[in-house]
Amino acid sequence: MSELSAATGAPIATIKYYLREGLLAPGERTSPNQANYGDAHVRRIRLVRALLGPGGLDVATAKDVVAAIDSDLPINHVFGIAQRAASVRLTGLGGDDEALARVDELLAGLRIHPSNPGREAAAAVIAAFESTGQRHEPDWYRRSLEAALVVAEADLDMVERRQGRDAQAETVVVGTALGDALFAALRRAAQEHVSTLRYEPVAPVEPDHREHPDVRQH
Amino acid sequence: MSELSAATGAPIATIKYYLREGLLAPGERTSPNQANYGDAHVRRIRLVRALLGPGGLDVATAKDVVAAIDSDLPINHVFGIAQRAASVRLTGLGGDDEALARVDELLAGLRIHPSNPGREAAAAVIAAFESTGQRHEPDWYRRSLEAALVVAEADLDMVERRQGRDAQAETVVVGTALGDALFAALRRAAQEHVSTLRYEPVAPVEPDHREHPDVRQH
DNA sequence: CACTATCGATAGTTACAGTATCCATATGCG
DNA sequence: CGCATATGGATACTGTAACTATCGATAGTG
Repeated sequence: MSELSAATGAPIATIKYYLREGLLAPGERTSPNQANYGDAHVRRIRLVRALLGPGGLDVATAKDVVAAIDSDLPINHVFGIAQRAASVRLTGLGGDDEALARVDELLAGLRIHPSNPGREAAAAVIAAFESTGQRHEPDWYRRSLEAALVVAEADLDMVERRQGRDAQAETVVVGTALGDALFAALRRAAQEHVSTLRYEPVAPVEPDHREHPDVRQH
Repeated sequence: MSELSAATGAPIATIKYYLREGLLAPGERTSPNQANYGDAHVRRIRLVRALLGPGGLDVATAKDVVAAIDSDLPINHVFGIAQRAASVRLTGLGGDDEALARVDELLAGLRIHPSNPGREAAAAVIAAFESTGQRHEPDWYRRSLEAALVVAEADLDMVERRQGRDAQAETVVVGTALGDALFAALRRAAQEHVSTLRYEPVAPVEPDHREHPDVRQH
């Protein structure tokens, strides 16, 4: 077990905790107080740490998600579970009916089922947004959706590159959990880029050889 | 104060807590144990609740952000503070140098400063992603960045529609905090849509009049 | 003038994700 | 052979974060 800890960087007490919580399968027993762990355990711990850390899932949700990987559910079911897991933080906040109606209008033309977790989550976010006194922003919503469709294509393409259900399931899970965080990070970079282009459009003479752009922000 | 509570839905004890934590300015005193609150207080409480709820900020970060609104800092500084606030959950996880190099390669050509919070956050996410045994996915990263540029334009357009620094500052803050959650939600919907189109491409005869599409997932 | 509400301070609660301690065993090295 | 070290499992504890509840003194209200 200390090897597991060394290989993953997770403290032993934490590994025991994951075992207890069912996030990690028990090792192969060799005696009442001895077990062997293999490469699969190392990878699973790294997966769990990615889900709990950057992925932002809680332990109970992460458990559902790893259980889905290990199950024999078809890949689209695994996808649904991963989607719900990634939406947990926003479900149950309940956007009002008006916000739901706006969302349905926005999503008209898309082939989604009303139970899609994004629908309710989007309603909750829009309700919160407009409750702060912000105007209704259909243009912002619509363009966000256009971009979401682009990344959704990229998400599915990535999964299709994997061979076999198990590899696909793992990619679905980690891609869904980490994809949001990745996009948010890239959005930060893109915002600064676009802002700089708009407000400090000093066209570099040699676009590919320029030094650091001007310091902005802070 | 009970009016404040009634108008916002926040319990009185919670409003007192926000006051204590500096998330909310004290009311205008009329006597040692009486104060008047106005519409600004109601809107500020709704803003705080949006930041702490769907926005996912912690109290300390939300405090910085509302302080930025109330300051006289120029709007691009407020933007920087909001960006950092939205990135808090991913900063300090430290992606390794290799991941940082990948991110820099990905962001080459963008006019951003190395201190942009998205840069480090993206490195942390990519490091976590690849640590789980997932392959390096330049295509996925690149297409996510393309989409991020699209929403970044939409973000700035939305801010430009506002008149005056204060209105812009509030839109910057709430848009940055809630934008990530909104996009994540729309991505859930877009994923199901794209998946359905690819794997159940039953072309509807009347695209605008169809009933519920087939139930997928779960 | 009794009653309810308010302010501010302080203390308590809940949920979550670990972290630490104990114990009985089991290797494995000297 | 025998003891130091590590293991698995159970249980208890810690720390953080975001509230939530109670209290005492005071102050408008009917």
